[in-house]
Amino acid sequence: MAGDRRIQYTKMVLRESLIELLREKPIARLTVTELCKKADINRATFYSHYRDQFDLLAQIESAVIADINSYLDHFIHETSEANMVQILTKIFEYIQQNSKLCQVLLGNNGNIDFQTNIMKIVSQRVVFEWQKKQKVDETTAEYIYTYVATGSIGIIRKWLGDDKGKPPQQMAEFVSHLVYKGIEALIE
Amino acid sequence: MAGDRRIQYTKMVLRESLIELLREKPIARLTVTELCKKADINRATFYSHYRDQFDLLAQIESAVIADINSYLDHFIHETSEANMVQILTKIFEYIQQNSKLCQVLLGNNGNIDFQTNIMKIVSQRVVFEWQKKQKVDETTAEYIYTYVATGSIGIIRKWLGDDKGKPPQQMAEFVSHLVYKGIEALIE
DNA sequence: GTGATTTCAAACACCATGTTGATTATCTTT
DNA sequence: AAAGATAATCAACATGGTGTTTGAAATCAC
Repeated sequence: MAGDRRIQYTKMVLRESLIELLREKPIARLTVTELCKKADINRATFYSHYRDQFDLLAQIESAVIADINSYLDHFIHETSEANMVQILTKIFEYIQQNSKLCQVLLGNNGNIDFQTNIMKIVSQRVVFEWQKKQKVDETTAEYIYTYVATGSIGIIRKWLGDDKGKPPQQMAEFVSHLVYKGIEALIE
Repeated sequence: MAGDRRIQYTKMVLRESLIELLREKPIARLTVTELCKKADINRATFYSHYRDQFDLLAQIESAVIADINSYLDHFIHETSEANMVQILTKIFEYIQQNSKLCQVLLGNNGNIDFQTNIMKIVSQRVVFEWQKKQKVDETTAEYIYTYVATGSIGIIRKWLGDDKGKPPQQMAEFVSHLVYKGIEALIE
């Protein structure tokens, strides 16, 4: 009763069809009818699982968020002392392994909420490192997190578009350098 | 023939109605019918000016982009030597003066393309400062721009949500500090 | 195999869409 | 102020997606 293969197939093919369609047009431009036709799933079946196409996309995004977290949890558990470079490396690795999916979710047709959620992961995983040392007030700290996290997301988005991008660890070191030392050491 | 008051009113009330609706729901969730009802404009009139609600939003965004650029052009023209803090201050000032509009366009219901376009402004206005000094390859430079620009957009978005945010110049100095020196000087 | 669950096809009323043509209101020009 | 031009309005229409409901067929778990 737990995992009916029919349900699993239906949801899987709907997910994959939506991701494919999202490479061509934004979620607002495509219809449930169009999606079901591509997936070869009856429209009534779709509505028995999802409210609309936005609901399906939201569930896909939530699953990715949960997946990244469990991926990081597993890693953190193994090496009790994780620094920022290690965490970032793992995130870049995960994104590389799921590049097609991430290209859509983080691409120009993606929504901002998902970026924000990824951002929160980056923040939460690194924040505890800084809270020990920081001497700035809480508000300032939040602004710093925002800057670092959104900047990192921007780099990830660009990296996803590059055919010949650097490997995850080099990217993590590069980002870490930018975060801690800024660009001063890189110019002049 | 240039500015028919009827057209001006129609477009103006449609713009304002759309912005109001976007504070409640994303563009994909609202209909042309709903928008015209709120604006008290006949639907056929809407279609004589815009293709759909996305077209209207895109035109609003383009106008803002152009407005920011002319705002900066005017400033740069006056003071021939502008540094990053000055440019950022002007951008923060502009956003503060148009906070209601920017809150919607940069908020969670906004689209990523607009953020990217704002990002390009930040980059283009500051890039020439760095190109003189930089000793990194072009690809690395692009990644740096991306990090700095998207990070700055993130701070702007957070600043727009803060009731008691710092004044534009302090924000500009704060961002400039983060960009050049990173967070190392702020912790420990 | 058997009962339970899911998918499917078809049909349905409902609503948004995009367009049309005729009418009314407003603007610009003189 | 009047005339001609332009734009907004209104009603109406065909079209297509929506969300739901039926009963039958297919597939599942046990």
